[in-house]
Amino acid sequence: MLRSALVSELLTIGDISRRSGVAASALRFYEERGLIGAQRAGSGHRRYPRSVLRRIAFIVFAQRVGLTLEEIARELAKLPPDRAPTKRDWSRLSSSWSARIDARIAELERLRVGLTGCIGCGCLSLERCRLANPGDRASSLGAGPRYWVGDRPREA
Amino acid sequence: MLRSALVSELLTIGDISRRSGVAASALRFYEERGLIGAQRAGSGHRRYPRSVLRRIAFIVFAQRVGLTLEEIARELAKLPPDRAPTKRDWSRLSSSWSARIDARIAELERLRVGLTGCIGCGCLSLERCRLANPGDRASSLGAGPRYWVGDRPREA
DNA sequence: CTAAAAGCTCAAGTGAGCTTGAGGTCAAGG
DNA sequence: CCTTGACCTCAAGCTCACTTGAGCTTTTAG
Repeated sequence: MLRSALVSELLTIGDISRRSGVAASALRFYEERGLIGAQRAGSGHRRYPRSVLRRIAFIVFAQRVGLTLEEIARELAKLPPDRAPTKRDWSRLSSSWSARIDARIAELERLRVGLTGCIGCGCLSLERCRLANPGDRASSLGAGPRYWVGDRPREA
Repeated sequence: MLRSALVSELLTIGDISRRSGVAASALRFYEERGLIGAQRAGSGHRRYPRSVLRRIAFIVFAQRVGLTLEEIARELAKLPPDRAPTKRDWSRLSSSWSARIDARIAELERLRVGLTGCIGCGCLSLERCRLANPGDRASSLGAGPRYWVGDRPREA
């Protein structure tokens, strides 16, 4: 506590892990994938500025929204590299989530309507009854055969 | 067309694949996992009754709702083994989805509210700001570190 | 009758997102 | 000073939901 807080404002990977709830191994993995960065102490140990916590928050929330790590990395790359991101910077990034969230909510509502109606009654002629998600082919929520629910087979 | 339709009402794996949009390899996989069954022709080829299509529909929709194949298998095991499932049987199964769907929609709405507000402003003190999904620890939607968003680390 | 299409099994591979383990270094408390 | 815990790298392993490929048999259209 005293240590990290006083010595130069930098946090260890353990500190970050405890404060974020994200495992140290995951943090190293995110670094490898370019989602977060780290300074190094002379010893080679990672040192993080406090601001990385906000970045990690973004990552975790974006995952809940349904973005892959690659997509999240692309989003994070849009942040200004020279200065600390402002509230507006973060807002701009996450504004694109809204559409995705809306689409996903709409799908879930279609599913709820469809499940008793459509599966129960036998009208489920599978080519026609596309309850789910006709547009959002990158939604990436829920694995499984996606062709049926709106996606096209890749390369075909 | 003539073939399958007239010869005993049974469909081949190719028929089922085309009608459901689920790849034959996936159908074999589902069989291996006990989600669907198949009769066999003398040759060893799979033969499906039409009713399997409804079962497959259930599987695909359940996946979109966020259930794993194992959970889906457990659900399907609740269907009566002796007779063809009725509309009511299907409804009973999928009624449990509603709670899940509601929880997920609620989470997505919290996320939408939270993303600009919480990430942007810096209030995101990660232990306290649990926007996401406080109850539904089995939600299994979206990968990633789930402790932060409500799940506990396993065995701890 | 024959060639092509469709099916079969079984083993191995894929990709996303991490975790675990081996083998070693570094730092902080007693 | 020394032990203990935190950290390091790198490679391998894991889960989920499938797909792919090899090698072989069966079915069907011409």
